[in-house]
Amino acid sequence: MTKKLGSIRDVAKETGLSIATISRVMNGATNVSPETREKVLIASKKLHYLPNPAARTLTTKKTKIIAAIIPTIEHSVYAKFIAGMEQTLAKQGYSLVFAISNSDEEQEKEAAEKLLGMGAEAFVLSGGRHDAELIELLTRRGIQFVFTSIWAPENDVPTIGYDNFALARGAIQYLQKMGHKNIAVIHGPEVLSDRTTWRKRGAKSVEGPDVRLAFFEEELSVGGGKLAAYSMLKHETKFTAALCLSDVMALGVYTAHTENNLVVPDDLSVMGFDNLDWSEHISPPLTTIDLPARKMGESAVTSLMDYLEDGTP
Amino acid sequence: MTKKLGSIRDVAKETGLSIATISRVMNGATNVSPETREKVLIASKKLHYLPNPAARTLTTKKTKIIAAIIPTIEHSVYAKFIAGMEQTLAKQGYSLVFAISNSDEEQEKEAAEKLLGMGAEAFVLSGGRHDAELIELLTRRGIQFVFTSIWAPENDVPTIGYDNFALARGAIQYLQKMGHKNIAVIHGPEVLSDRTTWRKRGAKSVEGPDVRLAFFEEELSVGGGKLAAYSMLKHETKFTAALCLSDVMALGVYTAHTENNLVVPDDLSVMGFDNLDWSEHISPPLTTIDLPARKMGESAVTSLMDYLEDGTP
DNA sequence: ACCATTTATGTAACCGGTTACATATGAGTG
DNA sequence: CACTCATATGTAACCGGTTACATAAATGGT
Repeated sequence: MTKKLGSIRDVAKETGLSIATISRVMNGATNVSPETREKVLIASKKLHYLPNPAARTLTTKKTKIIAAIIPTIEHSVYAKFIAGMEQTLAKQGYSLVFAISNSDEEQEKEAAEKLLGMGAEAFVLSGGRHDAELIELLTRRGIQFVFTSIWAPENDVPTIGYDNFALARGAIQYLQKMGHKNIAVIHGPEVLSDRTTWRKRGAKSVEGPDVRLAFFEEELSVGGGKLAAYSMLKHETKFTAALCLSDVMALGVYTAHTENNLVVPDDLSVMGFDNLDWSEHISPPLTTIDLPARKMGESAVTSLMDYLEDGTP
Repeated sequence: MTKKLGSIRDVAKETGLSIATISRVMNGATNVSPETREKVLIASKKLHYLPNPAARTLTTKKTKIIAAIIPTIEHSVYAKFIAGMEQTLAKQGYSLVFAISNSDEEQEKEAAEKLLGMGAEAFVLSGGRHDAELIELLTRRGIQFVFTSIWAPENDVPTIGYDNFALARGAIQYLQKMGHKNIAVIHGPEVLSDRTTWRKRGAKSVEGPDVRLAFFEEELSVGGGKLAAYSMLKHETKFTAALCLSDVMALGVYTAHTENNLVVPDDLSVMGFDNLDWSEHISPPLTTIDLPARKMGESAVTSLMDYLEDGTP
């Protein structure tokens, strides 16, 4: 139980060297003779010595811990985001701690304080709004942070995010290039400043003589997608492609088509958005806009690590 | 930049008290007069003082950090698992750090060393097999750990997990209670000792004069589920219920039925397994076995915290 | 052979808290 | 009023590393 683990002084005693030398070996310093290094290494192994991280941190002021606060983890986009961060950090010997805020500013602040109290050196703040006090706290303590927004690019602070507008625009352009002229856009309800709004705008931005769009709004669910598909089929225009602003609705469109003995993609090309994990399981696999969540995670933490290493803005 | 943040001595100076008193206040110790406490609190606020976690850890040897190593995060079951852990820990002021092992024992060990080097006080090890050296290391350092297995209950070490056998058994019993006698079980390929095997066994265990089962194996995908459903429809027996050992395949069964103008659940009751996040979006919503992943996360960390607090086994 | 320089190692201060022990102050009691 | 005891605060040692600086030994150039 209370077996005290070996300290640097134990190794020093064991080898007859000074603690400074042990420390040098443990940190791969240059000025150590090979024999000494070897001796230290052997003794460390024998005593099962591992440097105490707290002590080390106390003097170096480096914890190699980066914190992330996310609204939820139970959405594949966030899971990918987290995975991207973790794996990037791991490569550089950093660790990720995180907390879930449930999109609540208060919870986010509390979580941040907790993580700060753990020694987090930098923060990734995800989600729309953030407590002003929180960012003031971080700023004052000289703690670097980045915002990342999975959904909205229009924030007033520099944010790592992807551009829903651009992605939707790209999707329509892609369909256009494939020869489609009449495209249905199927989407869920717009909430203020929501990703849906931006995606719609992105799609609209391509509209023109060559590309005609029609928007079908229904509930954001498979059932909604199905309803929208039926509206689309009844529409005077014959659409050759449908862009679903959410994979969930795309699934409904598939269902509606099977019900009518129509074949995807022969009768209609369907394109999704979000790349949820089941998208590739359905047949034919859904062509879907892959949200660069993993990439976002990577770049968020990369910029933080760069800063921590050499102070780049 | 190099603005040194205030230390306990600064607060001491500011208030004219000793560092011991400051420390007492910061830890909510009893023996402090209300006025003094107040004074300290005010000064702390003014200087934006926050105790240095590393220093604190150095003497108390408590980091309140619990580590988890999981094979992947990009599966809703693991995401729930993580969420369960994090939220339970947060309530007690603990933090969660985690790493992703990609089911690789080597990576798991490396990750564990890294997390250990961060001061993790206890570990949650998830997944099937674990490096022997790793568990020896943890044992020697007196670090508590639990295994959790999302899939297999038959490990040789005490494991927090759910019982696929029991869950499948329960599902069949449930269908039986609903009056179904001929039940199709649709599943993916069995890999050695896989969850599928256990679930099949669990289902079989209920088989008897009252309940007749037939098993349909196809690829683990929506397409596979569809194929299985077609086999089932061609089968001499008329099934009134289908238990899909995976939600993904359940989706295929839905599709097959719509294609044949059959209605779920009138013509066939469909039951899923895993409760993937889209299950509730399809219509009618899929009745599905909710894997207690969140609960597992909770109990895993609860037992660890209990141990850390008072040394319970 | 002598001094300058590099290389290897040791000494000791410091990081910022916690806490056992010592001390001072005031209240309670007979 | 003297004495005990609880309460509030201070002193200083310690936790386990890192690192600036000091020292000793080895190398080398002329």
